[in-house]
Amino acid sequence: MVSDRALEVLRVIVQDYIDSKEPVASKAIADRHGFGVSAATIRNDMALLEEEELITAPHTSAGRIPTDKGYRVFVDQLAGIKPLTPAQRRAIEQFLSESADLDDTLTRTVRLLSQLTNQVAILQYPSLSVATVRHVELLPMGTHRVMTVLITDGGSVDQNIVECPRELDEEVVAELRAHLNAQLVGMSLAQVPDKLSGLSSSVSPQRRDLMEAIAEALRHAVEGHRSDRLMMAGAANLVRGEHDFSSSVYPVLEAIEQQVTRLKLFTEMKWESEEVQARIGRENEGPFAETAVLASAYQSGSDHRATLGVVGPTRMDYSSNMTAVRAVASYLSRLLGDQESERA
Amino acid sequence: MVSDRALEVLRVIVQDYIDSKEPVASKAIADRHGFGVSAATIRNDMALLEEEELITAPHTSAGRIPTDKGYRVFVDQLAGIKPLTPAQRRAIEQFLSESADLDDTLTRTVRLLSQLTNQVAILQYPSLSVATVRHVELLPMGTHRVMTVLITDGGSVDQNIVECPRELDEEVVAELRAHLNAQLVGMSLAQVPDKLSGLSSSVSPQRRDLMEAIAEALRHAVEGHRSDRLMMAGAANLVRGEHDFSSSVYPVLEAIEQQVTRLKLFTEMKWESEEVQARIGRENEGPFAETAVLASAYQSGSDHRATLGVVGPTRMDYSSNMTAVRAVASYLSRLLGDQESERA
DNA sequence: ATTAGCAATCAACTAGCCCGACTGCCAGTT
DNA sequence: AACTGGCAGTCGGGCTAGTTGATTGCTAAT
Repeated sequence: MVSDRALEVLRVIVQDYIDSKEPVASKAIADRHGFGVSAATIRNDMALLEEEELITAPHTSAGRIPTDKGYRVFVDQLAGIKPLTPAQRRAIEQFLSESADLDDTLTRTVRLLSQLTNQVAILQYPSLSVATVRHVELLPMGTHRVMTVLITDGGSVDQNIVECPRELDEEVVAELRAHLNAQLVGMSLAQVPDKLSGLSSSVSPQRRDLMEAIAEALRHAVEGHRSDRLMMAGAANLVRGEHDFSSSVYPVLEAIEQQVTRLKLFTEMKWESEEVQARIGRENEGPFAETAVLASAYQSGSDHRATLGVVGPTRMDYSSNMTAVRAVASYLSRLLGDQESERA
Repeated sequence: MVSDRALEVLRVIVQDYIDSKEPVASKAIADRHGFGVSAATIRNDMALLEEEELITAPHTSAGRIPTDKGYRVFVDQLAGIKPLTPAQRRAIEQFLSESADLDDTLTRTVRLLSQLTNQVAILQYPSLSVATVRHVELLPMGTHRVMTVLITDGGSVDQNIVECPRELDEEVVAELRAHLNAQLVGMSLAQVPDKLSGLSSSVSPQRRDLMEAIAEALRHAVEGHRSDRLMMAGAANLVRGEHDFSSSVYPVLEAIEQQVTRLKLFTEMKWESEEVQARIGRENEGPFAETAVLASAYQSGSDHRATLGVVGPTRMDYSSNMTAVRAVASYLSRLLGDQESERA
């Protein structure tokens, strides 16, 4: 059984290792932290911790470093909460308050997060399948094309260009526009494809082909919404200093860029709580097995949530990074929630 | 004066160095390439080249590596054109043909370029200040907000949410919408801000404050267009292998992400020609002084051009990368040009 | 103009050595 | 039973010296 003091020892090992990158020795612990016991006693505790596989020695006559399991215990039981510094708080508020549209907000958010944590930040686009249709616009372009614009209440917009089988006139377009808006506005995006299928039969036969083409474009727009892309910022942080880690970095960056990631990385976390989730080392799959992932859900719409977080070396400052992730997630939720509610 | 053979020697030095990363020795040249002269002769030529500062020796008893100036000569005079492989050609066509809207096209393009070259690819958003206004839409959202949507003929759309000073009714909105469209449609984005200034005085005084708020939002949208952002792909490539280079990589990645870049990196190149421009080593500013930048303009609209290219170590495969950059730029031009012309 | 040959240079590698940082353990102390 | 001091053992890392091998520069001969 690990004593309380042993856990304290684990804490200081994690903390010291995080900012020194050096294995932590018993003497250093006894000296620098006021344990009131001798190095030998610390050593005994360390022997215990090692037995529990919470720490390990890289070689015989060296200090100890935490194992994945050790970090886990640290995160679950020992990590205190570091409140944000006022400067950070200000940065968050300022950074996000200036944003214009949804895309801009997200871009700023992910950059902000990477700056606060000095890690690679990842943000999952809100899956907008629960967003609702605010407006559909049809704009003739020349005589054989029409641009469809789908506007959702989340403030995002998609457009497509449709080839028209026949010559257009404004009257027909206006009629279809009215028809589409009557049918689709207020509907959740998830329902749109189904509704569209029924729609083409409700117009007069000679317009059916056009209607069908437009419906196809709209389906495409909805589809684009559903697939939750990732955005990333702070890739530079992966390379900073730490040359040991940066050698294993290539596959990580690659994976993020290729977005192979999206399923595995966030999905498997349980999002019941508001809390920040951590996955450390081997708890992650594939190339991320040497990294730690901190993630939190954010409220991306009235009843839907998406994920944001950071990826970094297992030796990272969990306390402040988890605080940062949580803070950013909650600010973003509020920001999006505000828009949501004020719009209602 | 450098003899023809000396230039040949420079060529093989560049080529060998590019794929071996090792300084190239006189003996290796004499052996592997059929020069028909002895190593000693090659050495004499190398002495010449060194005098001209086209190559340099990292230390006394080592082979030679090209200097920036050497690469320059190689690029300008010696680099043959490597045609694309059929596989690459196919990749380009397939990759780009599938794209849906403008944003998607650009994303795909920049990724494609990074994959073809194995370098970091950068693409400047088309500066749409020469695009024209296709349509302005106003959508009431609740009683005190209205969403403005600005649609350009380039197929891009921006929206903003405007706080209304007073209660809205649909009639007023409809009137303003008609007014705005009458005034703005067909106008180039560059002209819009000026036009907007005059506009608020042309509506009845009790609507002026609302009009002003909307005008502000539209200015903002135009502004967002003007500032040509950058997109990047393939950051992972900067880290791949080459540990000497990757230490100088942090500031480069950082600069790209912060987009400090945009002015310096591309702007100063001369875009009279269709050709790919190269800037090698010290020819670049700041953190890019140890990199090579290959860039080419692409036609982003009927009479406007933007830039795309790659950033990598000076020791890169100029022949194939320049080919790739040119090919991608020209495919993209064609793609955008097609849309343009078909829309007219 | 080219070549062969030779001396000179120097990074990279190896081996050996010592130092010092730790740990592990044990016997003694509180 | 918990703690401590002390001491032996281990091992990485840094230092030095010596060796090797690659490569050039130069010179004299062809």
